[in-house]
Amino acid sequence: MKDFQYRIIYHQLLDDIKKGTYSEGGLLPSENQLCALFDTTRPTVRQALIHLESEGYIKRQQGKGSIVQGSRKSIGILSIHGTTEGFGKEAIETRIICKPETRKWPQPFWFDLEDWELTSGAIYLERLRLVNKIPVLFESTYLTNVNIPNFTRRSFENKSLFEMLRKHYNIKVTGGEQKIRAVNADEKLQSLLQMRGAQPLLHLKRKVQTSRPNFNLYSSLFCDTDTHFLSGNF
Amino acid sequence: MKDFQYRIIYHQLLDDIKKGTYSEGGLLPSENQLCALFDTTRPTVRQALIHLESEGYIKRQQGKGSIVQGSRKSIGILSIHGTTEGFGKEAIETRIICKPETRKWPQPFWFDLEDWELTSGAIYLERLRLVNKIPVLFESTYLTNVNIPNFTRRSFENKSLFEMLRKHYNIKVTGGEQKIRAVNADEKLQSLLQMRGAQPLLHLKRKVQTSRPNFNLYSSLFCDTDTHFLSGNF
DNA sequence: CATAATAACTTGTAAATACAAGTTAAAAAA
DNA sequence: TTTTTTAACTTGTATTTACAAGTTATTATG
Repeated sequence: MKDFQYRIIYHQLLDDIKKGTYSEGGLLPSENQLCALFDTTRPTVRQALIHLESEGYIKRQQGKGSIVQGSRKSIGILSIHGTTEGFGKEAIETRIICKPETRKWPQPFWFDLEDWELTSGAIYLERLRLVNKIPVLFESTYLTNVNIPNFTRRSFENKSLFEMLRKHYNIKVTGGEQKIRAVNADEKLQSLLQMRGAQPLLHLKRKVQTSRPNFNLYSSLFCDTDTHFLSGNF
Repeated sequence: MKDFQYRIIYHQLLDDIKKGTYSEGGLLPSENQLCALFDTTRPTVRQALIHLESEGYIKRQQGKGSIVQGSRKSIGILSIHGTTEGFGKEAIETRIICKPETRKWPQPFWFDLEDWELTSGAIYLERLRLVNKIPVLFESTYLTNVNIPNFTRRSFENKSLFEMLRKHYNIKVTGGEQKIRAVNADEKLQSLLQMRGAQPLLHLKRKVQTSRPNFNLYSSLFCDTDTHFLSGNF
């Protein structure tokens, strides 16, 4: 995988923001300064900045500059990143409820499936996300079962699924769509999320497309928004 | 307001998609063809296409083209558009529950307010959105009370608030953020949304920034996701 | 001192060009 | 006929340049 220049700049700036090199509310170096720093031109720098803005890390203002927005305290699940990326410096933990196993696609499925997806079958797994030891999010995921060797044997406790796919299989997330509803928790969810009583839950159905053709990823997420909430920028 | 070239191309293509000129699942003209059509260059055309993709109207694929995604059937509230824009050709109706009136900002407020916002005061209004005669969404909105003459006297029954601001005051939406939770409906909401029993509701708190400095817009939305759902692309 | 004009920044939009990389269909070879 | 190669598309990334427009601090002016 060749990493493009604007991706390098994006990641460098993102790291610096997360490390606190650029203070919250402060300004990033101007586009021209960044051009000098990274030895490139404005369109390339801007591509990285637009990316950062679309994910809420900075806010660009004409005539002023790029204002650092500080990392979110909420679950930034509306962006392209994996769930883990949405959290700031809070202690986040991932617990595998159901290890990856081959399964047939449930019928009917939340999204329309292509023929090759149905014939390939699926890999299924369940994970529980905890923030500061408190369970917040339950995620069940279906992956198309095509040519991902050793996947079911890999352990990714405390690891991002997306990061693992990128690192070991060079599969990048290119986009997706999601449907959001409010639902009541059933008994299994109440138990998993350690809920006191029947609070409502957020239910997200996501379809995630990847850089590998014919390899999609489907997730059903239940989120307890009692202490946390979902956030997004637009 | 000068309309930029990429905005013109964006709107033209969007209109064509909504009108059905380009069929769902089909391809848009290639970038080079669009360059010829609009007498411009690829970067400009691409800016319009990137915009369309980020809002889910098309899906670009390297080597293939821009695939028309067809208008969403759900409430595309996660995008930058107003609520009304998310619906397709369904019959959507807006009912004013509380006419625009000057108010003080409630304390504490959902988002951090600037000093000038607090001193200016707010304009408050309540609207109910119905899809096919069924109430789906209740929205209460606070606007900063600065220099928008005759606003409280305007009626915008069946009109988008965003569109009205753009048309009469040349105020465009530039971005925003939102927080999403699942909540239980209180009695007022149950009555307004004609709910049978205590179904959970989606609760969105939005901050919308505009092209006019010092003029923000805050909305609290409750959505019955029993028959509809929120959708977003990323 | 207070105010207004200006200059020096910043980001926003646009053009023209080039090459890389993915997709598809036609052409060539088996 | 079937398979492979090739050519002609498509979008993705990158460079360079230019000017427009918003912001801010300095400078000149009253």
